[in-house]
Amino acid sequence: MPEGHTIHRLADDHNRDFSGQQLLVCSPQGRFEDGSKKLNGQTLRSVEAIGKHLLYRWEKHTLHVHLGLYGKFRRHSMPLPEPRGQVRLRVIGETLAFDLNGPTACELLTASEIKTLKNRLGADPLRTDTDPDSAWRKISRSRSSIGGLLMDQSVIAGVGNIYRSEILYLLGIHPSRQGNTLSESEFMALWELTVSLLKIGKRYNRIITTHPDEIGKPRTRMNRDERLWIYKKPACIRCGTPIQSWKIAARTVYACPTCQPQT
DNA sequence: ATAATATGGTGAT
DNA sequence: TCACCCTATTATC
Repeated sequence: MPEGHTIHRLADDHNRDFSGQQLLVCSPQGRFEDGSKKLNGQTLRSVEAIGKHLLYRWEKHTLHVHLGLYGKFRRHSMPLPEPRGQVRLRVIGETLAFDLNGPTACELLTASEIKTLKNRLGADPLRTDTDPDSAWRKISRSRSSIGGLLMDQSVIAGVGNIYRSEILYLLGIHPSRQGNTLSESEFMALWELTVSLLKIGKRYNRIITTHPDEIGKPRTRMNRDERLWIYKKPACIRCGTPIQSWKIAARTVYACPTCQPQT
């Protein structure tokens, strides 16, 4: 279950383990039968992450994968296990393989479809070719809530429901504040924090927003509860105020009414 | 055994 | 704003 950090980590891992190799591709579940036949035996050139989307560049085709809420990759070494559950896609390399279960999207895209996809995605905090100013322009002109804007992939691509609540809590910004009430310095702080938190998430392959001094230690024993400030918490860690939760953009958002004043 | 839940997104209304 | 899609895991009975 992925936000942008997971996707970028997967792109790096799959690049390292599979790019440059001629790969066997199949669809044990059968729902990607046609596509997998076109990819089978082809060489994977590279893997690219944009927001929560993965693009696998093969010799003649580009595979688009979006995990959605349920999609999962499983990594295997030889000998390969039997497919577990509904395996949409199995890719087999020289020494490693992966299975893909339950993705929202697993499809071959044309060049123009790729362009359309990229055009509808906003600034990606984990890419170097990104333009935070485009996000600032959209946010500063919007009367939508910042909690909604952070989930809008055409504004910032890669932030999901956990990071949304964590970022706004750390900045002391109430999720219901309208985008156009943010100052430019508030936005800059938001962007910088988002970049740094997603980088940490990518490096450790998990969302960590607390204990920044513990993060550098390789074998930190933080459990999930200790890695987050506010997501699904009953009370504010800093002030003890009961955490409020409600829906914005069809997802539950969490905020401390004391640390994140409405105005 | 069955229900509820989940870090996401689309398309209709 | 809502219904719906996709699947696995966890919670509840």
